[in-house]
Amino acid sequence: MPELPEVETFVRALRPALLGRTIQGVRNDWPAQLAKPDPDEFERRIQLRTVESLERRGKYLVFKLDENETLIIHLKMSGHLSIENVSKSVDKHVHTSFLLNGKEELRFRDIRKFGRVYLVNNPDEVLGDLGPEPLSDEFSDQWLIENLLGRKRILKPLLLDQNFIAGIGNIYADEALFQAKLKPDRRSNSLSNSEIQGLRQGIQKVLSLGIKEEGASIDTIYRKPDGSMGFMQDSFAVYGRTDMGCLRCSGKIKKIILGGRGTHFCDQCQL
DNA sequence: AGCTACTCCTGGTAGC
DNA sequence: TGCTACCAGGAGTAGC
Repeated sequence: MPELPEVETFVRALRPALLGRTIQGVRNDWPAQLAKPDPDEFERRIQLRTVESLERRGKYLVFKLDENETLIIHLKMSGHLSIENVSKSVDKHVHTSFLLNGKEELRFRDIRKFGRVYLVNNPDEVLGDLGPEPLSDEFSDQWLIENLLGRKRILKPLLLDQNFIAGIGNIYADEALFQAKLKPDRRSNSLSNSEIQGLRQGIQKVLSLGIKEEGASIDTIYRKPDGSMGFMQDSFAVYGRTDMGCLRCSGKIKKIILGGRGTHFCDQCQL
C-alpha cells in the first residue's frame, strides 16, 4: 500500500536512472491500466519522449517529458516499478512496460490491478484537486486550524481524503493519530489549537520517519524498486498491532472500522 | 455537507 | 489435501 513515504522512495530510487532517458514505446496487456488517453493515442504520444524530471505529488509519480507531455502513475494498493534489462523474464503481474533506450525497460507490476497510468498535457487534469503536501510549508498549524475547524468531519476519513491533504494512507493516518494522542473518530471541529498542532507534528513525524526508513514492507505488498524491503513496519505503534499492548501506556490496541477502513488505536491514551 | 455502500482486483488465509 | 468464503484497501461514484 504505497503511501507518501513509499512513493517518495520509488521516486528517489528511479530518478537517477530515468532522467534523460528516451521512452521508445510502451507495451501493455491490460488496457484498463492506461486510464487516459485511450491505448492507441497513449502509445502514439509517448513514442520518443524524453524524461526531463521525476517528482512525487501526493501518492502519484509525475514524470515530466518533453513536448509538453506528463506521464503520471498511481501505484494504488500493490503497484511496483522497476527498471530491468529487456532480456529478463517478465513477471505475470507486469501489465505495462515502458521501453527505454539502452535495452532496459521500466516495468509496472501490479498484482491487484488497481494502479493507473495517465499521459496528459496538463497535469492538473489528474492532480488538480489534491490538497497540500503535508511536508511543505503550506501545511502549517494555521492552515490546519482553519481547515479542521471549518468542517465537521471524522478525523480518520478526513486524513485519508486526498483533496484535504495529499499522500496520507491508512497506515500513516493511524500512526499519526497515535502520535497526536487523538481518537480516530474525533470530529475535526472538536480539536483545540494545541491538539491541532500535535496532529500536524504527528503527521510530519511519521511521514518523515517513513521516508527515512524507505517505506514499510508488509507481507509481499510493498518493496523498493530493487526488491529489497523498507523498515518502517518495525516502527508501527498501532497499525497491525490489534490486541497487543500500547507502547506508550498500559492500554491495548483496538481495531475498529471507520469510513470502511480498518482503524487501529489505543483507547486509553488516544483521547 | 458528510456519510455509507459499492466497485474495481488478486493473493493469502481461515475454516471445514 | 482441496475447496470455499472472506478480507485487505485507494479512490471514484451513486444515493441517502
